[in-house]
Amino acid sequence: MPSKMTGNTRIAPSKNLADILISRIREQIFDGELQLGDQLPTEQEMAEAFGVSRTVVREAIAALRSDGLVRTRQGRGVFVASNLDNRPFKIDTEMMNSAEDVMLIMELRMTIELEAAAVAAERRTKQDIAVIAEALEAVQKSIDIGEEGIEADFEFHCAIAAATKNPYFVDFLKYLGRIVIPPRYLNSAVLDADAMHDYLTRVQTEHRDIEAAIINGDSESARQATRLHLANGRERFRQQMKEKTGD
Amino acid sequence: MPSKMTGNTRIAPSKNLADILISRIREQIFDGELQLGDQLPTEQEMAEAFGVSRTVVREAIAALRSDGLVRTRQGRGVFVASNLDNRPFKIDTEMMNSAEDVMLIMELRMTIELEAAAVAAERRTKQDIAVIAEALEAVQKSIDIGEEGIEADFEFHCAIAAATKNPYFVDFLKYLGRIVIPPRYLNSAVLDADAMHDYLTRVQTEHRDIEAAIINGDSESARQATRLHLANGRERFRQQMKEKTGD
DNA sequence: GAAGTCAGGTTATCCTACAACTGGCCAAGT
DNA sequence: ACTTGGCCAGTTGTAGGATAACCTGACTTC
Repeated sequence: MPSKMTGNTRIAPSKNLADILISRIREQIFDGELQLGDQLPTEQEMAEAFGVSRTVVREAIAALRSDGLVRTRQGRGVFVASNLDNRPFKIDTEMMNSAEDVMLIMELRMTIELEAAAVAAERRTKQDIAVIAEALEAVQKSIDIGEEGIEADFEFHCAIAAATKNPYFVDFLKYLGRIVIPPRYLNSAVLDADAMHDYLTRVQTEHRDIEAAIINGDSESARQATRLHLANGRERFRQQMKEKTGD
Repeated sequence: MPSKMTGNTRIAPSKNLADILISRIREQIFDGELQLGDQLPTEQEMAEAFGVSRTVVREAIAALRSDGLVRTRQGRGVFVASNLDNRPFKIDTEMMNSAEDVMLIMELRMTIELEAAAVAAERRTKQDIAVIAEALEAVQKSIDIGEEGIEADFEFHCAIAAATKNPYFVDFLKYLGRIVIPPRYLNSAVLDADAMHDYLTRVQTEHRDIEAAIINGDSESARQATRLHLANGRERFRQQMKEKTGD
């Protein structure tokens, strides 16, 4: 055990028995071993089959039920759900190993941001416009104090999504935003403070173009401005990745 | 009890204690009562506070842990996760009460289909083109035997999403497809068989325009053709809803 | 200061017992 | 013949006791 081990690098605890069982049963459902509507073995049978106590089985079943994968009928048994409509959409962040994956998720996120800007241009209220303006000021403040404004930038895009009046746009964008924050900056170790500030000011100009199109209620301009902004950001990211792999 | 009562209207069982507790704790996390990284009361304390056995608490915690909302540390306690990246995106289908909600989810789905067509035009392989063609044939077959081709139509859009080479497009479209199938047809009780066939043939023409743009590798045409197709479908749906509320 | 030990707190697992529910079956009543 | 009510077996739901396992912090020893 290295003496430099700090509390933050504590080895993650291995999964407990209930977690292992959840994964096992989940696999059986997705691999087709268990079909929609099929009855699972009784709790007692599963306990014996997996060599665990019934408590562990019940914990696993509770999790699967909460996930919408199984239904339980007291006195009858446990059944695979008759449809998996209740299964949530989930990006497994542990499987995101590569920059390629990050790019693909960013692409999905950009798709949402793009159309959100267009719809926002159609539906925005005066209040929405005020919120978007505030978000832009927050970005500017962040830049002015020497930060990169990443969080404020995201709030700007969320404000646009809110102006669509479609909560599903907002929720999904927020979900994706938790998973990938597109770096709209070059590697900060490369640029000095002045160059970074110039660069971020250019990004902010792109933001203001989007804002203007939304204020004008011009969907097509909003779409174009957002597409340009996102394309620029993606190109920056791509170059950064190229430089990284060039190490 | 009406004699026309069928088995499909069986009353759903109420939630058990573990399910109720899962919802309670989930609310406390999302309402901000519990912050990221906060420690929850001990299992025993929660059991006393909620008036249930420790078994029920453990089942609830197992579900929340599987959902990524909490971490458990044996000997230390249960903690709200330090980030909620693992929380899946979920549309609560039980809350979808209105046609308005359906329209909003359709809008999100259309956003994906739209951009998928454009990206597919850039990235499609010969194999992708063959799969898309097959999907179109399947739609045609369905129409020819007097059906509306709803499932085949969805497979067509999934084939396009697959051609993006972005699995996240595919997965998300499939997720949304499970929740809403946009009716691209008028009320079948209104149209006779000939008018329906004519109508679906027109829809199929829109499909072929999309296919052609993808084959030609023309993103912008793919986008336009898909936008037209989706706009037409949405207008049909809107009119159907209007007629329905006119009853 | 570093290493080792121990106590206390808490989760993890197992077990027993009983309650509650469900569907099938059978008998009684109309 | 059909309906209703009761009983029974099978299975999930809940409670609670007991012990193992883990983890951290405090204390002691070198």
